[in-house]
Amino acid sequence: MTAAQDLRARARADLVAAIKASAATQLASVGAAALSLRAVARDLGLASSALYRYFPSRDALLTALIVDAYDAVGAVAEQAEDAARTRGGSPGERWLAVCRAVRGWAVAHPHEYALVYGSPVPGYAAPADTVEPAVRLSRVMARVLLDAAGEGTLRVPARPLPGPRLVTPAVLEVVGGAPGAPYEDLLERSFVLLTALVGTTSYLLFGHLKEVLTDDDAWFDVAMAVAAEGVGLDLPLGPRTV
Amino acid sequence: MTAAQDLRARARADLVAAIKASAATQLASVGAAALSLRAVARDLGLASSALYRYFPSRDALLTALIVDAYDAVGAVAEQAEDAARTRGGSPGERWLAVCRAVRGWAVAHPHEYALVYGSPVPGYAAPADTVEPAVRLSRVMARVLLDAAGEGTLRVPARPLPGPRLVTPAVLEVVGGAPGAPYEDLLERSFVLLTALVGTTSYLLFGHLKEVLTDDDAWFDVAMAVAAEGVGLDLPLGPRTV
DNA sequence: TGTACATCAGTGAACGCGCGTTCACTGATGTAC
DNA sequence: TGTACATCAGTGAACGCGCGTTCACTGATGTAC
Repeated sequence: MTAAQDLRARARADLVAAIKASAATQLASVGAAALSLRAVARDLGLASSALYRYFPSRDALLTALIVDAYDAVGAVAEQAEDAARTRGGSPGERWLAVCRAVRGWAVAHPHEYALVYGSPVPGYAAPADTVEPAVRLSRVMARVLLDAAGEGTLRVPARPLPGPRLVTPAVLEVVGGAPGAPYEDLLERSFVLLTALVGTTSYLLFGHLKEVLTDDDAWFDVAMAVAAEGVGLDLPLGPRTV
Repeated sequence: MTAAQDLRARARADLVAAIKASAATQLASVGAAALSLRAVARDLGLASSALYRYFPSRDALLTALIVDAYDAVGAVAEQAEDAARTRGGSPGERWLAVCRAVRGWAVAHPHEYALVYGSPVPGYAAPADTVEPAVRLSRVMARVLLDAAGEGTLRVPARPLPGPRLVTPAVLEVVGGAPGAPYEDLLERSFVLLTALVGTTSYLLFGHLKEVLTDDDAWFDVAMAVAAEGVGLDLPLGPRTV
């Protein structure tokens, strides 16, 4: 029972992993829209019909890849923040570490990144499974900001945003309630931080600033620092030390 | 000679326009990767081979759509800035008008927007024709910022960015030379503005802040204002008046 | 211990589909003498 | 003014292709008595 079934389960898991790995490789060369089950099967030396033992459809495979990509981004962000925190880094240093880590992952896995943060795959509706992993990055950001607010290093913005508040009750619940004065508008501002991270990463990755910058990495740090100013968080500037 | 040839040329131009219009419609429902010449021909009641009188290949049609989309974004931005300038708007008001106009166009034409600012179409290399139109939006931004600097309403950032400068000589040439003190880092900062506009528009459009915000339009204004603070430009805050 | 049965991964042929592109053609329109 | 010729938009059949998915099957492995 256990021994044999275990072996089968393990073999199954291995093949599922191999299929996803092959699909990810193919993704990197042809993009999500052209991802083909037959090509994956060919790559693995299987009949195309064999894949249906593991994924009920092409879309299911795509969904698995998307979920994995979200998880990878979340994991990378969490690890970067943990590491920087262990080093005793300030909130600003920790957030910069997160930004660099996310961008680093995106550069290393451009198509998987595009799967998550690029234009939606046409005709494909992301299932609810992708919501939870998508929250991980936000949670990391919230932790950094709340720490900064707690230790009093978060500058109060010069111009408070006029009401009414713009985030949903669901979000308030996730982060554990609305921040108090003088940080009433922190949540609205914080999503600017998130947008800057993803937007800047995409913009660079998709080549819109080709021929514009002499040093993408250095400018990325600058962009993150300028965006962080908007929430009153000071990122370290200057030559990279980490 | 003229009369007859003119008629033919006009008919030709009409059909080219009809083909592009049909392709744009199809784009909106299936996305760029699935754009099909045969479907366009079907839509127009033509044999699929007839399209080859007008576009040498599918990629050529796609290129035409991309160029049109870039041009549309550029035109919309220029018009918004011109109109706001005519109304006597401040630089901040003008830039907000541009941001809203670009986002408005994106919301009205999501797939054409994605064609330009979304993930690159796999296997398709944008030709050089797309560079010139892409510059138009940057030029609008440069005009607003230089005006603000000229009239002295551009705040000097608290923390100047450390050198060396990060923009290429080609960019310096386009904007007419490096800005003088105390705005040495204005160019680096300005691209943060551009990234914020495109990044925020994409982030909202692609649904990453679904269930997060109670009012996308209002928050977009906030995001643009927070980003503009980073270059020392004050956007009008508060209820929409325009 | 040996035999009948169940499970399940993987096969390979077949389905119907839509695609981009080519090619020889038709037929209308305009041009040159 | 009338006729021979050139231009050119559009046709429709055909090419070779790869795709997702289904289905009856084989054969190895494990299980129950």
